[in-house]
Amino acid sequence: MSTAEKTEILPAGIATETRQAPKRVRRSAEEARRLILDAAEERLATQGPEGIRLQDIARDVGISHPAILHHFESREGLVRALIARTSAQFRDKMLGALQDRNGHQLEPGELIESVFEALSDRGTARLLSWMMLTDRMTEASSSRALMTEISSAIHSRRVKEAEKNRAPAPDREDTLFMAMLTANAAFGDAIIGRHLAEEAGLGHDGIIRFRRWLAQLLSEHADRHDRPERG
Amino acid sequence: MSTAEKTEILPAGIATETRQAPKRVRRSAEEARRLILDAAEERLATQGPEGIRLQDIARDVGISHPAILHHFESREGLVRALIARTSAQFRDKMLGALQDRNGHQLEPGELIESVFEALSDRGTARLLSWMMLTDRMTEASSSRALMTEISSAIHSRRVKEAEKNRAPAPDREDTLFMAMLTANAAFGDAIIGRHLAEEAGLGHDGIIRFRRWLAQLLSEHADRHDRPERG
DNA sequence: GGCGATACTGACATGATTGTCAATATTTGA
DNA sequence: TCAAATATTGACAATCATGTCAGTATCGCC
Repeated sequence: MSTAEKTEILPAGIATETRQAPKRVRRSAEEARRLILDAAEERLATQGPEGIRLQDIARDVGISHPAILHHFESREGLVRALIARTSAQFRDKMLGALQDRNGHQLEPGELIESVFEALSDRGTARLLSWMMLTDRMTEASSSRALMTEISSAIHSRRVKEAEKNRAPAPDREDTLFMAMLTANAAFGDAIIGRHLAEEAGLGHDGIIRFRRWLAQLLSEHADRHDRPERG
Repeated sequence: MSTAEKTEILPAGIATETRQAPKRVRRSAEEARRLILDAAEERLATQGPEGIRLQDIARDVGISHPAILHHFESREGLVRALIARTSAQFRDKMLGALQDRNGHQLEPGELIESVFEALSDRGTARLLSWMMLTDRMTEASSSRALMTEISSAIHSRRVKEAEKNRAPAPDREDTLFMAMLTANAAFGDAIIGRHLAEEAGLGHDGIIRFRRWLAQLLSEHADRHDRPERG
């Protein structure tokens, strides 16, 4: 498998004695870093934390492992960079979901969907879990106050909705709890959700139904407070 | 600390010829296994997956690392045994929660509380997460169908309640989703809950309030279906 | 074309960790 | 009291992963 690459490279220099074999690829530092992080992320997603080995990742990218050290100083540096990148991506996705393109806001259902989506997508949840398991979360300040931020945004919508319906202003903590529940559930879903669903005989569409069900549960909960029976 | 023992052992054979030093402790195989698993669990809980190193665990227990190999064959064997034990404990706790002592059933709120409790307790959630992250879950068949089992138990209660109130029988999937939501949320809570709560400025009692809030959300949801408004 | 900067490599050093083995101590039972 | 079984150990072997280094190839720039 991996030797196949070598046997492809070698014949290039054989033909005569024209050894233009050392066709070494040289990328920009930025692109090299990107490729390495991609490979590391993939390994992490498919094989778990133990899958992040310099030699393996180097092989995936098609470089030697010291090249990785060159770009990231150490394995720990690579891990930190991976965490930083993934956290930032996640943060962007979440904040982007609050104000979707055209600036118009997403429906609650879509919002919940995008939280689940962002976490189940690729190895995001796996990476974040691993961060927690190895106590690396403190470093990743990029996600700091993300929860508060989102919760506030949702809350202001609820307040507006309640005003419109002449309902008493919703409790701030109630909104926070809704957000926490969504986050916790999406997180748990990303890690054990598929397993639980499988065990319960639920297929892929069952999982989708579950998300919709949750979205509705929360929507109704909010409506009950912010749109008390009228008309 | 640990070197102190060595300095006591070494001179023993030298001093004169009274070498009663080799006071080797010999446990029953069962107890030795238990102690080793305890230490491994502790390491996993505090330091994450990478904390499970034979040498360290051996030091914790006060034995040499080959003793661990003797009892578990290999490191992988130790990991498997740890997973098996923790899964079994978890399963017992869950099934026990359904039918508490005296055989009388727990309230929904207590039930949810015990799910969260079982997962946040010690390193259970950490271990289960790690199982998922490293794809070791398939082996642990001890938790197979646990979800289905619990969901069924809850569902039969709901059916009874609905009959009593002449309400239409609840949807089986609705109950399953309630159980899944609880499981996912408890799982997520165990891993990122504390972090999220902290970030949002919530203290320990805030976390407790969150659990109560969730219990109520689900209770009300069930009631709305199984106890439709009646005099 | 030449030159400096730097992405990249192969070979090696280092350290850590799992696993093996022969020997030893302790328990159990006859 | 002796012997078999086995829990335990120290020393060693083997593997493997990270990290170092000196040198090489390639790019951008003058």
